[in-house]
Amino acid sequence: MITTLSALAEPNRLHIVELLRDGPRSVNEIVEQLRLRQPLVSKHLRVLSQAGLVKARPSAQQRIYQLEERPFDELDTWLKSFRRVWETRLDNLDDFLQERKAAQKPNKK
Amino acid sequence: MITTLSALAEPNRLHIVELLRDGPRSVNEIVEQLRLRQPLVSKHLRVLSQAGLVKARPSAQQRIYQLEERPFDELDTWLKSFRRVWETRLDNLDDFLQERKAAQKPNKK
DNA sequence: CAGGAATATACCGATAAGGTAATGTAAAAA
DNA sequence: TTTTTACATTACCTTATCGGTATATTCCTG
Repeated sequence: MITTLSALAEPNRLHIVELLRDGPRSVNEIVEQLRLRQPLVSKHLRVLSQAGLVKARPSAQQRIYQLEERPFDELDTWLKSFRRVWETRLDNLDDFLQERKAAQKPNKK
Repeated sequence: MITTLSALAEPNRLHIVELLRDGPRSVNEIVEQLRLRQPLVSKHLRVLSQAGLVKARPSAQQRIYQLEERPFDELDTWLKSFRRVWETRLDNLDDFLQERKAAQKPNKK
């Protein structure tokens, strides 16, 4: 999860991922569309690759990168684990429904 | 989005968030459960706070932190934008269904 | 095989981020 | 009012990471 998150938590990498959302792209296409230097793109692609977010398919001397579903599914699953938090919450109500052990002394102020 | 992602992309902060998933906690409770030094926890909480992921409610001299729903919803929405990628994908099939302009020369291998 | 195109890797400098210790601050308790 | 509790902030050090330039590698093409 950390691997996935930190791979995405970088502006250029996030842009790459969002670009690949529209379909596979060669390194050069990414370079051109994002206006970045090629070595930088390759570097970011390596991080994304190692995080399992993208996969490269060689085609002649170019490499076509595309997204991998797995990590996105995992992120989605992780996110879902928070659903119950909001559902359980009585929101504004619990502002005074604080049954928390808080000050661990019955002083309610 | 970047703000949310980079706030989460740090082990200790992710742990804090996951701890808060089980309910609001005071700084001290977080310190004890995660076995971290207090200033460090405060620092991370500040990052999470500024990212809008958590909110503190003062209660006497302690501060009870709890999760905020917004950024999680946004992340969820962002994730959903990738659904069509997997759905559209003919997976293994498109391994040869590559109508990509690839080498932009009709040479196929 | 020489040349060029597409991509990857190595190395470097600068900046940012995490961790720690020390100190500041506000509110309760004595 | 002094002390203590709970937390925040600051200063400092260390390490990681990003971006850049130069170079290597791979594969096609003539």
